[in-house]
Amino acid sequence: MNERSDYINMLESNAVDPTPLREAVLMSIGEDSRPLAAAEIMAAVRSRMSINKVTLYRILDLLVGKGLVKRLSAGDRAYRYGMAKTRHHQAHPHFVCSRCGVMECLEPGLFCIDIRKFQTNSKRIIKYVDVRFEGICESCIKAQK
Amino acid sequence: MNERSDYINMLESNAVDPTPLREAVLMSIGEDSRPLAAAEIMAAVRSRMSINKVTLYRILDLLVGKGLVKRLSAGDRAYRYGMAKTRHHQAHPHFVCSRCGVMECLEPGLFCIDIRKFQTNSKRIIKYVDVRFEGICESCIKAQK
DNA sequence: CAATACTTGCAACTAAGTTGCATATAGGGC
DNA sequence: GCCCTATATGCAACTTAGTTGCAAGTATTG
Ligand SMILES: [Zn+2]
Ligand SMILES: [Zn+2]
Ligand SMILES: [Zn+2]
Ligand SMILES: [Zn+2]
Repeated sequence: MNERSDYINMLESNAVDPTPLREAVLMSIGEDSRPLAAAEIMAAVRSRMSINKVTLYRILDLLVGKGLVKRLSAGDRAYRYGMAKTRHHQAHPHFVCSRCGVMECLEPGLFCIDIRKFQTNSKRIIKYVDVRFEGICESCIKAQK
Repeated sequence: MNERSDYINMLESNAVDPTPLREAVLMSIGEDSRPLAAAEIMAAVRSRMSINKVTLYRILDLLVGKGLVKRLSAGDRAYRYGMAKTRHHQAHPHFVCSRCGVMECLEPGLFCIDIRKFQTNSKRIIKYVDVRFEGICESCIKAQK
């Protein structure tokens, strides 16, 4: 998908010192089509170099804080991390498999939120909306046959 | 909202032996307008009687399994529990305050999901859709003024 | 009443993430 | 280069939310 230098560039243009571990973490997230759990990112990084789990969590916090990465809720107790700035820059809903826990990105424009209706009769401040489809993923359907 | 006997009835009509603890747990969930975290339910029950946390989690599992209670994801690492069978029986989106973590129920019909569009170009099986609004709740807005 | 099933409690465990503090590494000033 | 400081990483211990195993209490039934 991207070159190593692209990730270094993303880090630098967000005022993040591009250390090898940060680069590896961002690349692991960026090279996967799905948002990944911390444990999956750890495994991906560890296939190439050594990293401590605290360092990983701190890098994830940093990347989320800088807006490079999005922290997503999968409905279970582990967060998923995905690239924040996609080609189209559009928010999109996600799918989570309730059997294997994998999260997948869905096309944007799958749903419409009548945010005006909501805003008029509410004293809350809405920052964003999270739409999550839950069910069985393709590979789990195949596996059970 | 409801009488004690109503909760006993709900338990019995779902083939659940209405022990005092189960009744207290279901009542704590039913008497609050918001879905509650396990710790909040524990506090509510403990204001009237003694309960062990394992027992609470097992009762919650039981009630969720019987379809009396819904386990909801708040985007953080703790589940929320709300009554499954409301007066109108309709699915509805939820709001979660990113400052204090409170979850609130919103009116149904606030959004529309084009589920057909989704189903046609997907080999996944969709069980349900979860819509979560995130932002700042009314009492947190007041508190900061 | 004995045998059995169901319910609850206690301790220990787990998964995912966090905190405190020590060490390592990278730049600057001289 | 050497010293000083800042940033980055690692390790151990801790936390939160929930789970498991097993023992003890309670109810039910023949
Ligand atoms: Zn799956
Ligand atoms: Zn996505
Ligand atoms: Zn709030
Ligand atoms: Zn609700």
